[in-house]
Amino acid sequence: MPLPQTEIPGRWQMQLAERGIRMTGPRRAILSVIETANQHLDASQILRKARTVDASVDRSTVYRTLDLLKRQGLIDELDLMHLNGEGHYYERKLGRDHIHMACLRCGKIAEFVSKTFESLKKQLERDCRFHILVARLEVGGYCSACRR
Amino acid sequence: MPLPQTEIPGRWQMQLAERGIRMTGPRRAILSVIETANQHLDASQILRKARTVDASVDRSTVYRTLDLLKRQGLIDELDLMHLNGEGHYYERKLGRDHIHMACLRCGKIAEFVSKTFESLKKQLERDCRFHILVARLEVGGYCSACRR
DNA sequence: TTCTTGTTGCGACTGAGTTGCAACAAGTAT
DNA sequence: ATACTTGTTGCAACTCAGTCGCAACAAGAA
Repeated sequence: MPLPQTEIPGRWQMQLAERGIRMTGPRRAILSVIETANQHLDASQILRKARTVDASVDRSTVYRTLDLLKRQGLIDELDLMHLNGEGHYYERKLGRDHIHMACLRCGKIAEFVSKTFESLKKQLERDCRFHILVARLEVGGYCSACRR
Repeated sequence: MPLPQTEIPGRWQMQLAERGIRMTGPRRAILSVIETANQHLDASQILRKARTVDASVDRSTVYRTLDLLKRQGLIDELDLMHLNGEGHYYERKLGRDHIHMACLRCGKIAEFVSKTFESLKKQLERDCRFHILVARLEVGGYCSACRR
């Protein structure tokens, strides 16, 4: 499922500059990979793609940059139900959260935006007096093509 | 937050025997640890506690047994927002799912059962024609004591 | 241009989880 | 009781994701 392209490419560079965060070659490479990705990427995929832009980028720089983007609230970290190993996946954070559904048979990932999910988060903030910064709803099961 | 004690201790042994799964010393030790836990445990905590019952239990047996219990639908695997490292936590699966809220400041984990969550899952199954086997909603933020 | 300070690549490391294998034992048949 | 079959175990070695200390480096400000 392709990610909607609602952000202007290069936008992150401005946002980070405004917050006094330095822009470097490796960061530019990594940002462009994530900004233009049309699927969920894991750290090693991001590394490989970033190296096609700047061949010297190191694995640890990818992890450090992912941490930075997480802290700045620009990306979300996903497990996708650990369909392939223990690693994490990353995607640009858009305005509204969405649910990830992972088919345990064919491995397809589908996304779903729901007003009920937004209500649930509001209810939770109110009833539990809890200030939500990240919310991650992942579902595993069988998609329409694989269910019996 | 203590887990509600709605299951009869030893129940799992019967359920597993009915399904033709062998009961062994190490398994008994590991099952009893998880059945009687009053908090979320990770694999190494389960190992340590299981060894107080059967000192010969090996790390790999813990992982193999956790896989078994996951496949049998008896436990749920949690990330708890990776507050402490990359490992996973485990808890007995009860009838209804619940939401886990992790405070990013004090590390406290709270649980929340919500009818809205159940509706959301039903909506998702209907609208996406997706058969849900596991649903995991984890939230990170600030709890009532830590929020500003 | 200089200076300060944050960032990088490198390599070594940690910690979680996995695997191949020979020895073993649960449950069943005899 | 006994032997048998087959799933399970402990062990040790391994993989994989992510982290860390450090010296060299470079972004942005003065």
